[in-house]
Amino acid sequence: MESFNKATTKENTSRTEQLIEMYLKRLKQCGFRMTNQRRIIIEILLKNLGRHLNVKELLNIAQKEDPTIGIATIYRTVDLLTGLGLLNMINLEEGFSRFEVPDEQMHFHFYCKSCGKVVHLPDEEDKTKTVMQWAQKEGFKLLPQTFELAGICPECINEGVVEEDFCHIKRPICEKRCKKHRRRWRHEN
Amino acid sequence: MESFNKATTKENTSRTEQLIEMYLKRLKQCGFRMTNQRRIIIEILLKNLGRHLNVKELLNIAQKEDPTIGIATIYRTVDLLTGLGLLNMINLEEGFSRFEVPDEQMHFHFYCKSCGKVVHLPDEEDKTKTVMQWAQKEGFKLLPQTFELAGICPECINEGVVEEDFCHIKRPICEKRCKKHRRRWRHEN
DNA sequence: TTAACTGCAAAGAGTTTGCAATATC
DNA sequence: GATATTGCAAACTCTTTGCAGTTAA
Repeated sequence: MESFNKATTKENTSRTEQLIEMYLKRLKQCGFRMTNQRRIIIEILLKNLGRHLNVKELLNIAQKEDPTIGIATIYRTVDLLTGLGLLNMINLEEGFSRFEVPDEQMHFHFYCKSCGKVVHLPDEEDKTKTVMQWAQKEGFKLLPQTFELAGICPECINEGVVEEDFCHIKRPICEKRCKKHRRRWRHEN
Repeated sequence: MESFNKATTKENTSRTEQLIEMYLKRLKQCGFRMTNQRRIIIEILLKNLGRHLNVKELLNIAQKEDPTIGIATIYRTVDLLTGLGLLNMINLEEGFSRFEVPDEQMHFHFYCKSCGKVVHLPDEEDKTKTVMQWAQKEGFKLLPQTFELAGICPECINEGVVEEDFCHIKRPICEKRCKKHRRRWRHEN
């Protein structure tokens, strides 16, 4: 319970509570039942707005509140919320999905391949307009989604990480190194 | 052999051959061995520039030339080529990866969630510049990559497909429908 | 009360890997 | 001849599903 309050400062608490209420109400409106498991998962998601949690992280946190909760419920709940447009699925080519509460229409994430951090780019409304224009010009209709830009963050650049570290392998020996790197971001347990 | 020549018009053949040579040479330069399997896979990739093949498709086509080729070899080869920067991995949230030969630095794909088609947006150089500026402004260094914009294509819009068809589910009964939809793009066999 | 929901365990799908056999340099 | 590479099968990871028991409305 402590652990997922970190991202919530005092002044944000009431806003968070409002959002939670809104989410629960929306579920009910749509004809779904309000179960304890769903409440727990929604609370975790809304109290960790800055983070991009994956299923195992959600499970670990949720089990602190209800140790009997199963991973299938996590999958079914994020599926449900995603289907209702209350959650965005994010893919960083890690071999699994992450999830984020959408607070505007679209998001632009920068994902550091070196340290794994994910940050939001600013001016997401402008960027959204730009991307929508790209699509409209060809007659396409964009669906709400997030965009992931992969690269190296300023901190890692400072530490001397360079593009070549990311698998522009030159010798057989490097093949193993690169594979190991690819797996670095896998779930831990 | 016939099947993967479709995308190659006559005037492109010599260019394709050149590219194949270039790829094989690059492998050798980097200290990797030139095996028959690798040659077959590289030829398939370069003779299907317009398509975005996945591992099973690669395997099926490759086995027409050498029925003994295994799926592990496909995985190891696309890993190798991706690591060398000779191939781009593409993720369309289908549950598996697709691959594309990079002909410039970055790509902008539009992926129709209704019919599954993938097309390239025009003016990729301009769009690349735009996206690089977004990153540079925050001090990030972008790595070469592709961007996937998901939506509905003009043809499907004409056929009456609308945004709501994509899982803004309203009732419990819809949950199953949406799940079925999500699985629609899985591998066939 | 009844239908939606859950947990469990098993199944599925994609991907990786250990190893003996093979092919390349 | 040394060793990088392959095919196979098994293992692994993430995700979905069938079902019996539980719970919300």
